[in-house]
Amino acid sequence: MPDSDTLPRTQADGPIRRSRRKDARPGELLAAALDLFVEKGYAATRVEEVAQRAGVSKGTLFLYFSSKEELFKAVVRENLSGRFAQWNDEIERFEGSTRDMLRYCLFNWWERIGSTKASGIPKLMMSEAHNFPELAKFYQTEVIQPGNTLIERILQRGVASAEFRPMDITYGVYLVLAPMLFLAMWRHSLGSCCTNHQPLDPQKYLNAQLDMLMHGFGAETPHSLTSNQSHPT
Amino acid sequence: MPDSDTLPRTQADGPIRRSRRKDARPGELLAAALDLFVEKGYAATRVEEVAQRAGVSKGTLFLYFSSKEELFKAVVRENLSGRFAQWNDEIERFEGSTRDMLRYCLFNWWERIGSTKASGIPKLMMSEAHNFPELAKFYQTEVIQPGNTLIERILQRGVASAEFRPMDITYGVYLVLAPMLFLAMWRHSLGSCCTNHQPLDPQKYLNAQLDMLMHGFGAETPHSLTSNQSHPT
DNA sequence: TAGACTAATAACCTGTCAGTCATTAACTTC
DNA sequence: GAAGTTAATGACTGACAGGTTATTAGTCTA
Repeated sequence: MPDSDTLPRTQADGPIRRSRRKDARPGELLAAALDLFVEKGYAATRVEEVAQRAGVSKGTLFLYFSSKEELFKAVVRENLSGRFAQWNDEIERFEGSTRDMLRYCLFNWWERIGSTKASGIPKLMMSEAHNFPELAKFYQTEVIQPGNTLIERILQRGVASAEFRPMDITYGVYLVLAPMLFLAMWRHSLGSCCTNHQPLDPQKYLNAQLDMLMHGFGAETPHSLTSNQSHPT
Repeated sequence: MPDSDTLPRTQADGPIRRSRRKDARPGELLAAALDLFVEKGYAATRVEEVAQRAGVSKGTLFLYFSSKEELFKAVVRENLSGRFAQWNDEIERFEGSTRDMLRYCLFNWWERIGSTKASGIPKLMMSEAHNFPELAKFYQTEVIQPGNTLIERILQRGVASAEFRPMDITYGVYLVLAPMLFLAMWRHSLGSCCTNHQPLDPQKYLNAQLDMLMHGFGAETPHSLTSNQSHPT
């Protein structure tokens, strides 16, 4: 890769200088696209705005991505589906109680996804799946299924080691998933625009939810729903 | 009020018969709008389509609602905010344990909102709040705040009667809210389009979540996360 | 420095949609 | 049944957005 990250043009240098940086473009376009898709949703994002933010013209964007849809898929691959290999690995190698594994998983998700722009993608998909069935199908197979499998594996491990009482794994997955997705959604929608209520501390929220899960799954733990200490990630 | 609910026109009777039914229109338009907003979201719904489904022309719609935004607000008032008076009343009058109250509340929500088209509105607001701050503010004060207050009251009752252990009520509310909103969102998005996974039985889901809450809040109950019996509403 | 190659552009095309308004026609009243 | 009232219409406007293409201009080689 050549050192093509020179100045991204748009300087005040009289005549419009257009630069040729073939291999820096895709990354810059993906970054701009992630920003805007997360900020405004898929349908409401204009490709021209993405191009502008990446410092190129609309035509250039279509030089690298054949359509808005392909651009979006690339964003999903870069930020979500491409990472499952590593996550599965980490779970595989994890040593310790399943209780700790679940805690680790939740707070890790928060650090790497939940608290970042990437958490806007699940929100966006939940929002617009119905209007873009093609994207929904893509997301289903590239993100949802691997994600579910990962959670299933954790729960099964817990049941196998008798840390968790027997359960219907299918609905167990939802018990874990719902609080996470809710947090992601909330941060990117109502939680962020009308701030007349206190802003929902993610650490406290996750601790409360985790405490709930530990109780519900049957792992005995001194309950701490009352306490306000935030959990050290 | 004249008996204006005659035939809703668009019959195969040669010349276009246009009927004058001033006081039936608003209701029909609101019903059509609910359908379409829920189905496609706010931004993606075209007012002309709403008018068409209600059997009138676009111009007529603007005769009754000054803008798309006002139309939407009217839909929210009719289907959500207008009902809190009754709900608060029911909670007020409720006799029995808070545990039962919470169960009653969840399953009742499912029957009257969750399982109906109305559950598409929260989904829609979560999705588009960011792009329509005016609507977000409206929804916040008309729906979210009353809803939160209602849940708070239940939890406070439980803590007061020592059925529930002491807790941070603010985050307790989210513990109840998250599973409900997740279910609503799921039904109207990914759960409904790509059905390559089994379709999530709402009864089972709610039972699992409720069981979880009972454990977490400290109300002792024989756990039933394993069982598959559906709860009699 | 001349010519070739191609990254980048901007004008253009096509389609869409919220909101308006002059016209039409259904009902009411006298 | 004629005149007046108003509910209803649909053609029109202006703005916008996804995608295309002829043209422009950086960069590399000889």
